[in-house]
Amino acid sequence: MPVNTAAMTDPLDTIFAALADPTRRAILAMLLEDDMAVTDVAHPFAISLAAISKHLVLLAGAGLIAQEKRGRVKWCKLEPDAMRVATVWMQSFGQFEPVDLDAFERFLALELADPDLPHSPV
Amino acid sequence: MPVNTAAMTDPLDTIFAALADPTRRAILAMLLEDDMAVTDVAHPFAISLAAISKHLVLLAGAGLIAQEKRGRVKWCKLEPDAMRVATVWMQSFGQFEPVDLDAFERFLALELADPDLPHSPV
DNA sequence: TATATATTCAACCATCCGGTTGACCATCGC
DNA sequence: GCGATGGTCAACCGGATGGTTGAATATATA
Repeated sequence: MPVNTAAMTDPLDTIFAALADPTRRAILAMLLEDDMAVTDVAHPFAISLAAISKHLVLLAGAGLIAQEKRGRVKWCKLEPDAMRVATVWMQSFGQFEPVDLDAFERFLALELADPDLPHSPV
Repeated sequence: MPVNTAAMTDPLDTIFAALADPTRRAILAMLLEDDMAVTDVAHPFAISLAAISKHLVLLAGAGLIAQEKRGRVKWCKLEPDAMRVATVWMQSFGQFEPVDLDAFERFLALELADPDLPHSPV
């Protein structure tokens, strides 16, 4: 059982916090279509490039995107694993019948440890 | 009554923001087991009752729980529809398979059969 | 009626968040 | 090398968030 000590923050904290902002959700939707450079991500929005850059850092911190710098251009691509973790957590609430949460946690641990799944260390 | 003004915030904003706090997620997990009064919700936590009350107001605002006052006791129950909205949004990304609840079922069955045995990845 | 219980309200505090602006690297093309 | 381009950094601002405490309100119970 992953006992959450006070020191470490649950990944779900940062994932859900990242998803709570409409700009960031819009960015994710854009990256769904294609990988993009930071400037291109910023283009449709009416806020500064610096603001977008911060949003992207936050998204990367949550593991929702990955950023790779090639030359002077930083490319952003969707990283669906983190979102998938959140989906799994949420779906345990989808049914009205009580769920064995301990078993669900063990199941999750197993799933996340599965080497077949694409997984990036955060 | 949900007047759709331009200033109105996306429901996903409040839903994800509500889910971003570990205390609130823990509360939701508790309510998954059973409906509870505010005081009982507060009991396992080390923070004040007023703080819990505010968390519950926020959860209700996001539509994640419903609160009904009977006598002097306010009962809280899970309202899974809001969470489903969020799940649907995430799955509209479609880059990952929806959560394999069937796999979870098999996991549970396996665990019931051999409660002490570690499971090998399928 | 008096008292205890359940919950919220109000004011306050520290911190975080989303945004700005201007300065600051790094890299590309010429 | 030089200027333009891509992106971050740092300081700042206003507002939201999560917490506290103490008073207030409403309902049970003795």
